[in-house]
Amino acid sequence: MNFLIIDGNSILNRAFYGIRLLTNKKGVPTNAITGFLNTLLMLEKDVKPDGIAIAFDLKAPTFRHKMYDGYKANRHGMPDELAQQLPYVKDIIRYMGIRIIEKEGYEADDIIGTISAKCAESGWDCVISTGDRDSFQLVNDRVTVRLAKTSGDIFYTPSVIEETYGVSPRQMIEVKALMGDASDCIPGVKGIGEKTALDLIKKFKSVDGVYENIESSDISASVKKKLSADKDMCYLSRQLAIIALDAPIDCDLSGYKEGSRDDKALSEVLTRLEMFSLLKKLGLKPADIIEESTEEIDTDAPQPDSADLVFYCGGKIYKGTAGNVSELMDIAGYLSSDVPKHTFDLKKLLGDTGIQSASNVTFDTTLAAYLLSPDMTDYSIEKLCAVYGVPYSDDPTELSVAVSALNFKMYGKLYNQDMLKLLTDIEIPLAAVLTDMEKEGVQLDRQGVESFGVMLSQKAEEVQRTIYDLAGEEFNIGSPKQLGHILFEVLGLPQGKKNRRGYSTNAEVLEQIADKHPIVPLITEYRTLTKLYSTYVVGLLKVVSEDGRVHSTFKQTETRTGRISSVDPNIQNIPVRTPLGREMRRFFTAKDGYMLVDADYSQIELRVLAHISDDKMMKQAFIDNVDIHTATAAQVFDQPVQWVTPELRSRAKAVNFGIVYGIGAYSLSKDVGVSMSEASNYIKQYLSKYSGVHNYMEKTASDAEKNGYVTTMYGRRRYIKELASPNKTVKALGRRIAMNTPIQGSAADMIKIAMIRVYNRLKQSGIDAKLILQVHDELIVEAKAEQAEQAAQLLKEEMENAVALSVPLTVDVNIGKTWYDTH
DNA sequence: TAGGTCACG
DNA sequence: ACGTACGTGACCTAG
Repeated sequence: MNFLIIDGNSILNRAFYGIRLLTNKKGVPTNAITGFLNTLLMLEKDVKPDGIAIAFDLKAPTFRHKMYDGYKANRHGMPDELAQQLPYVKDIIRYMGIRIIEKEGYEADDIIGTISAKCAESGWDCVISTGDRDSFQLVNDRVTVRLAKTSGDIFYTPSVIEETYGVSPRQMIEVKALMGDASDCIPGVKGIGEKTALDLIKKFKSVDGVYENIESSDISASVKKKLSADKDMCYLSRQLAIIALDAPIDCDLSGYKEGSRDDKALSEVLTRLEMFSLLKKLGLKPADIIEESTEEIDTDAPQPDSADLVFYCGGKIYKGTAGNVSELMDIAGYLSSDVPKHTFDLKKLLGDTGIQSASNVTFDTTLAAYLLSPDMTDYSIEKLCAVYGVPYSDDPTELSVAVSALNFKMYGKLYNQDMLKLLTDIEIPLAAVLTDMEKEGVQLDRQGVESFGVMLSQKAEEVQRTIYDLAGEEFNIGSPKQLGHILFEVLGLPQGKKNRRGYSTNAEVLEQIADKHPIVPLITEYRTLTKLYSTYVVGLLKVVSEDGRVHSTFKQTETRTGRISSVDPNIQNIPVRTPLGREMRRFFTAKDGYMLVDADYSQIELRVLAHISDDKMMKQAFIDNVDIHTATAAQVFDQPVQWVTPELRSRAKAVNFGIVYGIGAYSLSKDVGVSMSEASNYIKQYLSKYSGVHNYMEKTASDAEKNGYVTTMYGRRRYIKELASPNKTVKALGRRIAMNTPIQGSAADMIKIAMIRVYNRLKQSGIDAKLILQVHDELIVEAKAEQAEQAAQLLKEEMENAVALSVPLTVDVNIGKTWYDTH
């Protein structure tokens, strides 16, 4: 027979500290729960016990406290985030039919000791699962400690302990008496650590043995002194270290057989916690949860128009009304029909089916959810049901009711937050545009990339050889750890202060020491070459399709600000800033007979800032169509425009960027390479000259603190929980987010509007041209060569007139055979 | 899987 | 005294 006993507190602690702290929508952290239960399930599967129990500590003082006042003085130090999770874990354990053993006056270890002793006595094998080594003293021929490790559990049998420590399991008590245990507040002998303690016990077998031989020449004078000084403490520690084998608990082993599971309660609590993967693992479905939200239901909020629901269920597409659905067969015909539709994940629907556009889509649950909470990582139907308190089911008919309920709730919220137009006029139409762009992709000159790659890798290899020569040894240059060792220890270069767990070796640090040793610029060059090679050459070749094109995925519900993002590959970070990197763009080409037309907004974010802040001076600069960085330089450095040098302009440019990000003097000084006091002078000057911007920033940040959110020009909303943080660094971050998001987000809204306009006009104009890429403030169209000029005109016109600000919008357009040629 | 690094707007 | 500009994604190493 086989018994499994788990040290509940220990495993829970490990899970808590070992897994990143995440909270679900309701703010309940779940990392420890998840980790604990995964461990539990793994153990059950692995051990297949005939009896199982989980031991927990209680808060009450134990018999050890009577022996020693200092005992576990800090034992209530469990962090809130962990304490919150404890009751859930215990409930779930009980629902699983597993018994919990707790006993006032005893610790989990004593319970474990008692059970293990009973096992040995009754001829059962006993496995102790724990994360710490306290219970090694319990190990014997029947009892094994299974020490939980991330890399896999380690099994401690008597022979393993003997091999590892050179002492027997029972002697671990003696060792602990000498070395003490900080986490258990066992004092031990001051100044004696694990190594000395083990040596002493190996020689003298026990604490008694040590003190009997205290005059032995095997003990050094200093150790002798320490031992004599703390003799009483040592004997007290020995008593504290002994785990009880006779705690008054239920010792009838057959009574710990795993009981029957309460599936209903289990699925309810896990659904509430939004722990769906665990639910699945247990073979359960999410439960119906009645929303506990205290939020008032706004009866004035209008309801969505009536429409067909279109959604996925079990990989199939269904359509119909709430409670009455059928599988959708003629998808293309249906989507292009005039029937009003409410979709769930329109972009996926269009992408999967390869259908160009859907007519009369008046609502989309996924996009609505994104607008309501742009910070969610997962907009799956299960997740949304849990968040909005709607019962989930994987039966299509029942699911249609759920989706309909979600839509009603979200529609009301969007109405109240004034975001319905954003949904219907921007996000829904944009979904089709993005799908089409993905389908189109961009042609990649595979051979060009390959030979560029060969060149890069040859150069990298050369540079690598020189680096090895200079270093006097071979090492992995790509390892910041090994590189730090070489630079700062072997070569003795001055390490910048920036070292947190080792040395920082980033570009900034290397720049500072670039002239100290010839190896440094070579490291930088090596990094550049390998970055280009692995991320862009290898990375792009990996994703190029049969048709010779790369089809990036544009994610519409990813960013907090409303921008779109690009993955597989990320087409929005193709190099451009350095000459060598920029070469990559030569391989993004128009297909035969076509040209690329590239249009980018000039200074869109600063124009947005001028508009929303209504700053006179800044607006005038844009209306006069002067160079904004020069104008800023003139203001900040109090110079006539014609006296502004390139150096001053470049500093002013950095200031302009900083303003958009929610400036700090430190970062600005680093960016432009001036002292911090000088940088803060720039900021002061800037804000006094552009007083409208100053007022706007103040007001935006304080409104954000008051409301908890900011909005863009088109009403897109972002809640900023950092603003509520008691940590002032975090709160300062919140203020910067508050200042930046309306700017970045409004610009994102604008280009989305422009994309829709460009897309539609290209379609109706009959020009042979397709929108293929978007890079935040830049749109790229592939157009038939003869019509490229026309397409360029159209792009410029639609982008400049997409929205009307109080300053003009200007767009630069270029035509080229490759992306490189359009700049 | 996290952290460091670096590519873009 | 302390940390330090907004928003992303990909790759590599280390534990």
